[in-house]
Amino acid sequence: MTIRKVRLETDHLETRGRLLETAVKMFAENGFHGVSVRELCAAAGANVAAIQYHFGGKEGLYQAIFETTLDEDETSFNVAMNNIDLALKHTDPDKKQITLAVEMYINSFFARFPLNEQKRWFSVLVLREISFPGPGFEQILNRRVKRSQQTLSRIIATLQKIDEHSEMARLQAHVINGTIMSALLSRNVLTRIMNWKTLTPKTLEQLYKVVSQLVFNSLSLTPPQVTLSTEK
Amino acid sequence: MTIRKVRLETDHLETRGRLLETAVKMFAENGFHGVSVRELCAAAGANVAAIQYHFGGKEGLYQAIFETTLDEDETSFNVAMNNIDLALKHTDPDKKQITLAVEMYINSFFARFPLNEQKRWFSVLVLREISFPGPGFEQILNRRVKRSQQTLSRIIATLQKIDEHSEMARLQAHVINGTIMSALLSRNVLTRIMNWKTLTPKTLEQLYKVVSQLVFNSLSLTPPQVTLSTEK
DNA sequence: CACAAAATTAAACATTTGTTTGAATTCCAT
DNA sequence: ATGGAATTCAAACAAATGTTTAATTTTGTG
Repeated sequence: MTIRKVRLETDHLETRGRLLETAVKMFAENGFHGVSVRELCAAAGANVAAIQYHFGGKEGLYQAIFETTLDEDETSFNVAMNNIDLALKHTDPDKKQITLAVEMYINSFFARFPLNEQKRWFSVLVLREISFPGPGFEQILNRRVKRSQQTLSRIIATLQKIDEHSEMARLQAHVINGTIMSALLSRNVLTRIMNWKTLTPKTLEQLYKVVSQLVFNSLSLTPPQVTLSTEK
Repeated sequence: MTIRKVRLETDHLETRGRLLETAVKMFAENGFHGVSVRELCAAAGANVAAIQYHFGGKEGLYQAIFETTLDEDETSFNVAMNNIDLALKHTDPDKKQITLAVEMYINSFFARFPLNEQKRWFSVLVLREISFPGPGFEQILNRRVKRSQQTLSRIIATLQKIDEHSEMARLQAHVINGTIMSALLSRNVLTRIMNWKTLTPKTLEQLYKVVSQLVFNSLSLTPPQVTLSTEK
């Protein structure tokens, strides 16, 4: 007589999905080399061989994280960037339109990143790859960073009436991107410096305000009434 | 008859020193888990047992990197920070003095970090720890980050006539620190975006100018004539 | 020179690593 | 219900991991 195996409650997600979900968190926390397939599979409630079967190996799983997550997020990312471009498309846009564009740009980072548990871990993983390139770097660069840089360069170029492909425009965009990124990145320093236990929606709102303020100032723009639009 | 072993030219540095030197570079490039003691010892021309003997283990070596390098750099760091404090000590300092303080602050990062080969790798390692804490985090936090934050908070507080311990002052300091750090951190993105092969003194100078410009703007200060003072 | 302490060495240690295997189980269209 | 494909599983694999050992060499001091 064969006994039908009892289903665990985790089984509603197939193994593949559970592996991806667990992997995002673990790789974000400890890096590619800091996670062993055994810990990972144990945490995901999967067999050690599952990674080979579903992803062709540890590195395959790592890459798959980026592929699937970037796929999911692709549309909303493109919409955000396109909207910004649209706000600049007016012939000779005025400061109000540029201000809006900047606001949308900053928002796209703060709104998309730190809320949903899963996406928050992914954002950490992305920043890991950007700062210290690993097997996910090229994907991130080609599918997100380049486009972000392009859009921000365009905003700056429009504002300063210079060529959007000039070194100056791109360099400024890079540094401002760094400002936004690093604010979201160095959580550990932030919480220690501020004596915060964790990042709550409230503290995140504070952080957002300061970042916007500084970015607007650095571009010699008057900051609008800022509010952090949260994802539903 | 015993043959006296031929000295390699690397022998002028003792094993301990060579291990530290090699370890900084390798850990900076690949992270703590990304480097094996065997590769490391091979690269340093040392025996595998040397790490145990001199540092008590892999983690001991990692910690020793921070201890020794921070020790070496301690005085010059303190001098830099004290000078900045001094520039603010005047009763009711004017904008010119504050501008000077900010300039000194930014310079302290750009001048100390990316020039000397060894220090450049160490700076990468520091940023690694700050972004993704490992066995060196507490040392960095206590011996550098806190003091930097304090000094920058003080600059901002003086400028805006607010309390240097207020959340606002500390938060702004954190974000501005992030701006400076991230500029130095995300080399890989920078070089790709700018189509630079590497960071040369020339490109670094450009980066420095843009960072200062943006920081001064973000603090509503008029940028001075900036020049990057290089270490001798 | 002599000799003890310090430093280096090759070899071996027990674990852990990512991956492979082949059998067992589950799933689903017929 | 049945049969073939898809998935999961425990066990084993070779290679790599950090560490330890005990012998050897080098160094500095009397």
